[in-house]
Amino acid sequence: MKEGPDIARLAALIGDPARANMLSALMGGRALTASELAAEAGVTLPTASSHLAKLCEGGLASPRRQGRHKYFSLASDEVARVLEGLMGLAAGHGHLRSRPGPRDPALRKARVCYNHLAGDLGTRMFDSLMARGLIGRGGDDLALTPAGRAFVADFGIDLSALDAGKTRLCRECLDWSERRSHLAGSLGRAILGRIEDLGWARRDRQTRIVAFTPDGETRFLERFCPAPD
Amino acid sequence: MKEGPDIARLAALIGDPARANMLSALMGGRALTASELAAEAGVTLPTASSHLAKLCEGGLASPRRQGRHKYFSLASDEVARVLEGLMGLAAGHGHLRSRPGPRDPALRKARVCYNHLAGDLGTRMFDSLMARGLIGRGGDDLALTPAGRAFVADFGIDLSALDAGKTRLCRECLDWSERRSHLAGSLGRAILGRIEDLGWARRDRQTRIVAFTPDGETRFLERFCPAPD
DNA sequence: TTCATGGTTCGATGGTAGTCGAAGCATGAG
DNA sequence: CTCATGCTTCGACTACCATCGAACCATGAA
Repeated sequence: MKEGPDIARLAALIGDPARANMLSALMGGRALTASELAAEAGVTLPTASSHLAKLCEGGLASPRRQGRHKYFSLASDEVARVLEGLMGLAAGHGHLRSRPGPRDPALRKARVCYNHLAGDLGTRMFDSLMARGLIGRGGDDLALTPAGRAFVADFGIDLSALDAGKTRLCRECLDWSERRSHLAGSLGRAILGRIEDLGWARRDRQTRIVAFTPDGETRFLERFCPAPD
Repeated sequence: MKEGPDIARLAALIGDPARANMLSALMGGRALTASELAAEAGVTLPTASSHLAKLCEGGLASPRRQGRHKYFSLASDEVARVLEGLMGLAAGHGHLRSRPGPRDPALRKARVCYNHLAGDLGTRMFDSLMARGLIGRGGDDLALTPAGRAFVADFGIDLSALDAGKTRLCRECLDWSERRSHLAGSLGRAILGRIEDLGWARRDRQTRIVAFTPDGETRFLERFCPAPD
């Protein structure tokens, strides 16, 4: 009865509609101000402020002052992963908040999951990296193989900077639309960043959609999901 | 603002202390009656009944009548996985419900995660199966290799019966204490069942602890986690 | 049939927490 | 300095929902 961690606190924190909306918005990956989050949640500033304090207190979000603005973002990749899991369950049981509109296919194709690529393209990339032996399951967790390190460096990512960070290099995250894993961790973040820098795609400001240019998508597929034959 | 699935409903469902206690109890894997769950949650029968109706309605639990008893269990492996994820977050943020008591080490060593083995032994088994190439990541998901099929059959598990089922054979589930994957899916279930049948271990009735006999643990390690050298 | 047990439904109660307006602080701009 | 903006705090209101006792229903036993 009272063994294990306290789920109820956490779930209740996520369980309020206003807070859930804020967290969903933060799944977009960019830090948002209190006012923006208030609008996002459909609530006035005072209530939003109260909610945000609770989210930070509860370890789900973290604040950052900048000038006279206060920016909020998700506290960690793990938070994003749990939220993605919840979305999967909710979607599976047919509890979509909005009818699947025109944005839905785009969301399923490629979207940002906190700070890394998710959706069809994200899972395909993960599978291909696995199949080609560029990442693999080491003793304890997901790891970049030597071949993988070369591949990533060749893509223009500075691995030494990533290695220094304290977040894990490779993590897997369960995709709510595909029901399969995609790549998270600092490497996942870096890859998405590089994709944007190269102009292959850009994040939509309002939604979680990652919009690839036709050319960008071709190049992405060539590099990350080549035909296995 | 209103894209994606409705997290709030689900999280609120889990967020009530009484319901969370019930779900935690059901993580033990065995089906429990309404009365038992009421006791588990520290609440009277009428309230428990109301909660259970909501859990079923929300797709988290599923009922089964048997005689004049009504048994409840978790609705799916996915539910268990999400709960495990929540526990990980809660534990990570230091929100343990009870101070880590004497049962805690035992829980971390080996426990049941809905219907399969979790904890230190569970993750070690998973890693070893991976390292030996008995399971591997196919195109889409985790799969049993030919060598793996032979290995599992040799352990005394009837694969044809499992293949017929509609739940996936291999799934991975993130372990809240180890922060790594362990094996879920119908195979994970079958392996734990076989371990009990062989008398290597038995589940504690009250907690989620899986208690191995000294001899059983030795045999388990020999078969599932042999030294890599 | 009658009794007992397990579960549900109902109505009333109470506490908790989300909500907002208004006032209070900061910080930055002019 | 003075004003404006962004956020927080306060107090009061409200609504929801968890909770329980009591009555009710169904199943199984005697």
